Amino acid sequence: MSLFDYINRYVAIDREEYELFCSHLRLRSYLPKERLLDLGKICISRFFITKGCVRLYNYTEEGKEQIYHFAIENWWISDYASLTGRSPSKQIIEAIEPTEVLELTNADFESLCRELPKVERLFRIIMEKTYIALQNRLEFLFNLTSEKQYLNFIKRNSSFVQRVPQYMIASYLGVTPEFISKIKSKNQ
Amino acid sequence: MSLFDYINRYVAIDREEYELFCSHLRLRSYLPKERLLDLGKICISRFFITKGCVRLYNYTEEGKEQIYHFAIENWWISDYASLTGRSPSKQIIEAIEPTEVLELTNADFESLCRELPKVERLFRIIMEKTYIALQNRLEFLFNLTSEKQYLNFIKRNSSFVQRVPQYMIASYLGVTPEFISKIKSKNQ
DNA sequence: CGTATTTCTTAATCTGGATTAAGGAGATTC
DNA sequence: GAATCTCCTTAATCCAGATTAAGAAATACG
Repeated sequence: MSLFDYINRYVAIDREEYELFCSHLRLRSYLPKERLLDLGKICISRFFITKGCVRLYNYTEEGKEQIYHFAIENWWISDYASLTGRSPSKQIIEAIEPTEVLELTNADFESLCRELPKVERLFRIIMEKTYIALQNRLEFLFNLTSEKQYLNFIKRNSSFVQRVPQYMIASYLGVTPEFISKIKSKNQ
Repeated sequence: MSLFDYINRYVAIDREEYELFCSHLRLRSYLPKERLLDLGKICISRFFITKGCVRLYNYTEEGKEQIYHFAIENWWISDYASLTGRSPSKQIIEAIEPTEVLELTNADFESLCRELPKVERLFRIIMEKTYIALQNRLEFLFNLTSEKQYLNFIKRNSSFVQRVPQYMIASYLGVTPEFISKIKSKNQ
């Protein structure tokens, strides 16, 4: 699916408006472990993944990585706290695979909203979708045991699970890699 | 703070635009335990709390209440999954105190967006704020022990904590009331 | 009032998942 | 093809917080 199709799922835009939209985007490429956003930097952009996979994470007090989100093709990712508060990011956004993104800086976002008001609507809808995904995550956290969360996660994301190391899935689910091993051997 | 002031924190509106905004709202009152949204009903509104306090919760498989959100004065609350998906709600929104809200139905929201395009911007910003609050919640869940989460919660919400029973705080934090008692006696 | 309902506390016991420690196995690199 | 990473597994032990079971306090209410 192209970005054009993606946008049209939420608001109707024609080719001309799409050209305008794209004129504010900048294509960027990252190798695995390269960072779209570094710890302590102010996040000034929203990133749309066109190819590859990234993770958003930080380090706990004990120095362990804690992954909050993955993003793959056709997802937006940003540190919204840093972006909207113009504050130093407490998170890192980092490529897992060779990744291509379309970067929309906040300055471009604001002028785009002025030139094409339906962009405001587009991002209102995207934020709602993003919020709902996070709310669902919270429901799993509170309602399911870690084992059920894991089994559910691999069932619903079987193709994605192939793409990232198991210890990252463990971090995302808030469990240890050892515990994932335990579950796997238990379920034959 | 009035709704007029609340809106002006995010987008500049004049008195005339505010009148238009308000013409789409409907004032509603609820007694404690009355429901703004019932389980299985399709959520068609966003609610702005002007007075009182509500909770959004569901029942776990074991039949226990799991609270996901509280909302007090000057917060919006809705079941966004049900609202945007026009699907039966898996949640309940219920008054804890005698509560007054301004109800904005989805139909009114849509016409309001057409009449006053900056409403789209307003809700885009509100959704970002709402998302950031939830992301912060997730960070606490993954980074802090239950004890630290509780101590942090009562420190940052000391006035709110007076307003709701302790077992609801326990549910919101995902712990048992017994465990809260334990923490309280431990911290003299 | 007194009775009932709701909320909170204490304490013993139990358990899901962490921690620790060791080793194995597949890639990469030289 | 040996050395070095990176990732995964197994198993013993441990612990934060749940569960269970009683009561004790508040609060509401006829």
